Amino acid sequence: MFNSCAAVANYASAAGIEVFSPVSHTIFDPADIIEKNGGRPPLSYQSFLKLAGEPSFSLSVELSWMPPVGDVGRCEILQVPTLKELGYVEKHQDEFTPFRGGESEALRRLRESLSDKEWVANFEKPKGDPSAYIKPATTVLSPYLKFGCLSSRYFYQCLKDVYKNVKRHTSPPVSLVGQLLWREFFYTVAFGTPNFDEMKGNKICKQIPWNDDDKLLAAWREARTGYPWIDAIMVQLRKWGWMHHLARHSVACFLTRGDLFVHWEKGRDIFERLLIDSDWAINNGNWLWLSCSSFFYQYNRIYSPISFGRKYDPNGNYIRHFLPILKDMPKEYIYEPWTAPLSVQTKAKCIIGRDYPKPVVLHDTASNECRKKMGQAYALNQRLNGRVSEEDLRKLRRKFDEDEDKQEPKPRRQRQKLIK
DNA sequence: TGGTCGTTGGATAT
DNA sequence: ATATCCAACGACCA
Repeated sequence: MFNSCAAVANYASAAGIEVFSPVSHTIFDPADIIEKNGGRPPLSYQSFLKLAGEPSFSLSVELSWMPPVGDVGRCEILQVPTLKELGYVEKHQDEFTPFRGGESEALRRLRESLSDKEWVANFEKPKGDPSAYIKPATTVLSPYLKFGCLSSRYFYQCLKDVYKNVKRHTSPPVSLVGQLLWREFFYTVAFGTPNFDEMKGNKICKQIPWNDDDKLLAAWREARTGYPWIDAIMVQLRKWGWMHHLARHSVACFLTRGDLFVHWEKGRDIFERLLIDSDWAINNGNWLWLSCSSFFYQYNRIYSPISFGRKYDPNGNYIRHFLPILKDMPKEYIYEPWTAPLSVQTKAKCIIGRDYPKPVVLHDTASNECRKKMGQAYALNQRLNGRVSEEDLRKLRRKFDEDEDKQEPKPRRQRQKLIK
């Protein structure tokens, strides 16, 4: 599983595709770390770091293991399949991903990022700006790592070389090296966890009665939740196949435990399909994380679909770019345009409910409902020691529905409160 | 078993 | 910009 890169590289070079001579796909050996931990993967980054220790690879030795370029062994060389053959229908699109593929581009990007030694030394992931799109706040090397255009070990060694030449630098988990180690962490847990990509039968995953609302899911997928911050991110996903990590957090939280209470597997599938850097272990790991199903459990901490983006981009430039229908909405209203007086909507040539949707849910009430549901689901998991049956989940889901009916005896017209 | 801590919340105070 | 509260989880470790 983790040592097939040489074969891939040779297949690719024979087919005329640029692939950086990869060594191993990971810096550490997941099986080795799991063995050190008594046969179970570590469930926290901290304990992963302790088990992993210092890596002991040598690039020069490993490169010599590579079979000569062009030697594909017994592999048959086939034509590169077309997009159509892969099941992607060609669609009209007015904007495409600005990120080009290939090894040369990967190395150019790597050198460009590493040339700013201060930036590398001071990198702190949580401090990045998710609304930065002209110059993203991160390296955007993940697609190249995913496709094997960039070796994680080479990247790691380059970062260590930069650290050697600066007075001080940040450390894991927030540093750039820390980001590579998060990748290792998720590979390790994913490797050692049966049914890692599912809720059912996954021992490290909280069993939660997510709802099955295809309408809410479709609104999220098609960027019409009525929350411009959320919808702009979903448009960026569709057009670019890439968004900043914190933007991914915003929409993943919104879909699952924050607002819509839709199953994380549904969101995972859409990310898997649309991200240019989608990676099985990392994508599933982060959906488990954001939905508070594993690794992270503080379900009270919910991203606001209104104030989180505004904190970084008060003028709403990011929204204006990816949702041009809102480009003339005054900044006072751009994060919650349904609160704009009709005169303002008219002037901005964007009537809410006609040109741009009304919010699919009210964040204040929806997020409080989600908190309550998560509390009850957690209590169930604790009471049954994680052995929650499908019947148990059905029962709790019914209770959720009854609670909703009690609170809202007859569906009355939603009233959006006016702020400011 | 009890204490500490956790890459990335929000609102409000200073 | 930083501090405190909110309400509160589980992984890990002594």
